[in-house]
Amino acid sequence: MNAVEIEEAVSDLSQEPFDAAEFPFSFLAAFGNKEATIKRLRSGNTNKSDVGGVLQRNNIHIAVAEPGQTVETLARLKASPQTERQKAKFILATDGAQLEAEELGSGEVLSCRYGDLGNNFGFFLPLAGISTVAEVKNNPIDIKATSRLNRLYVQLLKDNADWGSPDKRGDLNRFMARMIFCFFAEDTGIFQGDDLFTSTVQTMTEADGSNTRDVLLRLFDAMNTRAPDGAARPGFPSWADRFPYVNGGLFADDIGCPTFSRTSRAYLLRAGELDWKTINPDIFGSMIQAVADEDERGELGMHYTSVPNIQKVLDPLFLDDLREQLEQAGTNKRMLFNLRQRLSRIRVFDPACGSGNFLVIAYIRMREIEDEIMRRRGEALTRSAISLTQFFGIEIKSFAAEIARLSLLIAEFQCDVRFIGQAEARALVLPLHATGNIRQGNALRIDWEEVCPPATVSAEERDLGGPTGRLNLEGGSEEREIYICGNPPYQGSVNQSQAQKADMESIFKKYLKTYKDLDYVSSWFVRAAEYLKGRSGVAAFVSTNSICQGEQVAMLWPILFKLGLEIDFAHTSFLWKNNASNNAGVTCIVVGIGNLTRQKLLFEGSEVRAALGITPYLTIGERVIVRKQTSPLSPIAKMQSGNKPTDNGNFILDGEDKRSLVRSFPETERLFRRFVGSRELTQGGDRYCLWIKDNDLAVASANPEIGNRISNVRAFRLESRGKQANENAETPHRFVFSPHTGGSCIAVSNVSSERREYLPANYFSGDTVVSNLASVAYDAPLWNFSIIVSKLHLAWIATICGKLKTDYRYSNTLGWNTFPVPKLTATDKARLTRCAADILLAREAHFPATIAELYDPEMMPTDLRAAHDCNDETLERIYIGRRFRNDTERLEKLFEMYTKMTTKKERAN
DNA sequence: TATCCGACATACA
DNA sequence: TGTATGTCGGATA
Repeated sequence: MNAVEIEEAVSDLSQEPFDAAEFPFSFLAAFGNKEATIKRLRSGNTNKSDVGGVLQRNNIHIAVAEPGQTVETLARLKASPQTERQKAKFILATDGAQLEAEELGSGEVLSCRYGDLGNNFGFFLPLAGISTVAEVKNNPIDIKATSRLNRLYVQLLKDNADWGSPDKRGDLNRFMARMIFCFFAEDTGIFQGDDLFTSTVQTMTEADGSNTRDVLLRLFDAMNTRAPDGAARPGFPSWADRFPYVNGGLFADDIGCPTFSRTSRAYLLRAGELDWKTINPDIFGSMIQAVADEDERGELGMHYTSVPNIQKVLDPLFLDDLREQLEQAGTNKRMLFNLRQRLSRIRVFDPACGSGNFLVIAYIRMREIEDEIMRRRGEALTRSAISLTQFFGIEIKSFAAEIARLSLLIAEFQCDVRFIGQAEARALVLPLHATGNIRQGNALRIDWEEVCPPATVSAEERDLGGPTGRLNLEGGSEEREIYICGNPPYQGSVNQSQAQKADMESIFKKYLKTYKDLDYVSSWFVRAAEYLKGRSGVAAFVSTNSICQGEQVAMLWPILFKLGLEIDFAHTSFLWKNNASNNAGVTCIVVGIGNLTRQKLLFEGSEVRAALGITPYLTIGERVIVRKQTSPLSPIAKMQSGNKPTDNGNFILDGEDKRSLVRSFPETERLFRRFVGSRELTQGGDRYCLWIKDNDLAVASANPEIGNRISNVRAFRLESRGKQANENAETPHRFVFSPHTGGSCIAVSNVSSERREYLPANYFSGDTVVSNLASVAYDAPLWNFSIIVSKLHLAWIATICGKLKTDYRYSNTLGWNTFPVPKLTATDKARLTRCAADILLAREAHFPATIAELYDPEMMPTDLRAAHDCNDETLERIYIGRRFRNDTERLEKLFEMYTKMTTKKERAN
């Protein structure tokens, strides 16, 4: 359950008549406990209460109090030994009128009327495991507003089936934006009189909803009609005439109005009851997208960018430069004036703007800088020089686009209140100003220049530019400063929709033959590069880290470099996080691409490094791009993918199942091989696979269990949408890819934790089948093992290969075949073989410890570490005659060798 | 054929 | 339910 669903459930509970016996269970149900859990509590099996209440282990101790005895009952809960023994996080006592609760960890207490429980649901959110909710807890209004609008929206669609059609949806979305504006306006004094809108609807409409539509249409009309100076507008009844002229585009179009039922009218009024003035246009806007989108409803704000992550984009993009210019200006009035002029001319463009939170944050930060300018000039601000028309966006979803326009207006009003004053803000706000230029459409298909036309600046304007700090406009642009930013959608090639693939084709076909493995997000980088071509500027996006790793680097980055761009700044990988309870599972980076001559900044966690250049692997250094290749660059062993079953689990048995099968059918013994994937290689474990040679097929099929497994594989492969699976459906006893030779091999895990200092690799005899979760070198001399487990090789893999989150991912084509190795003499090989054997021996000495245990960086046995040290020393001496000082030096050498070896090869061709 | 990756997947404590 | 660490097989070349 997400926070909105919990809010709805808790609010409902507190509105129902109080049922003393049922309350504890209904309360737990509201926080998402499963029916089975509650059943067990009810039966007493898991109820640990010692005071006649309900105590759920690790969660909450609830007791219903005698009327008027809530405080006393809470004290009893607190004193109860079971409360502590069962590690309750909360205690709660209520008599149906008053409610007392305490969070035991923090000592925070809640005391409220029972009916007000819905407004305090945030207090209990940790019960649902939602603990990253500091902002939500402090500002529950955003969640409550979302939840109530959600109900209204769904009900309106039920009452007005025709409004659900694609061409009418936009009108419904515009209608919702109007409602939100009215709720906001009546709580902030934009409308004269508290709750003017809600109370007008309340009093003027029938309870059955029949004339709600007529009343609303009348109000819309009024808000779109300018009043003759101070006089009443002719033709409007006085209740409608009390509404001001609002317009600003919001009420201009005739979108009609949906019809209301008793229920939808009630939801409208309930939404109006909230106090909307503290709405956060960034948080709320992102959450509310879920309202109009069934797909998103379950994931509630999963993809909205948190403010810290937005700042990772906006600060280095242009805000830090503005702040620096402010510092340099000190109290110099002329310089401060110039900076304010500059602020009034900057354009911010988010081509994937969603509900507009990047634009909103950019606007607020710019207003803060303007406020500081005014303070230093000793002047009072009467009207901001920054206009919403400086903000541009493209958004594919109509409702989000609508919300983006509205969020900017709300942000403007809130900034006016904060920096000018309450009364002045009210006086300024109506009629609504033009809001941001938000275009609804597919950013990969429409012309960006049309949405955000680059305008030239006058010579005078250019003089005002910031020749300070990192930004140098001198001799550069004749155009306005435009900053492109945002968090476009990510989608790997496997999961792209047909429409997204078509979008990709429209962008990449002219640059590349093979582009289909690129992530969808890379389209935005190319579009931005095309937009910036021939003018100066910077574009920065939050992105999945995969565009700066592995195979995608060689596809995407040459295009961007050719368009004249460099990496202007970047944040290395960080885990995606926002306030949503179910975060998207992705590791992100921020990359700014631009063509300004300013120093480059690389942010790694809390550290920043300035540099002359940043590579597409997000390291500092000279630009080298490593391309995958099918055979090794150096004279080293051939390495391949492991054996791929595509069996839906049918070929694989754990040790116990395999043994019991073989006990019953001894003739099946030879059909099995030990099976090793990433997990077995590192963490050990006992798994076997069916490895059926064609001439054993009769034996295999004759066995009921194995025959059954084979036919399951056939069915699975037939149903699969993968070509390889289909093609191998008629040989269902075989793996779909099987390089296994029956000889011995060296295997490296394809994924491994970044905590380890050495790659997990091992040596296997011919009776073990290595799965496609590892890469294998069959019949390879042991000195290859020495290279694989070296620090030198790991440094290369860590930089060049792809990653799974930030963990190492091994690839033969990208990491092994490209690895530069100097010519090895027979003596070199003998020494390395010796080192490899010593490592294997050192491991053996700790039998049966697994590789994961042995290579835990904190527990690594000294003899094993010594063997590795010796191995690294021996190998590194072959490279440079001594040990490398660090990984930076290792990579420098490797890149130098790689460049030399690949250019030589090119010349030879 | 043969890989590379996943707005991931899932087992733990 | 946050933390730790690697499954599995589709889409692509």
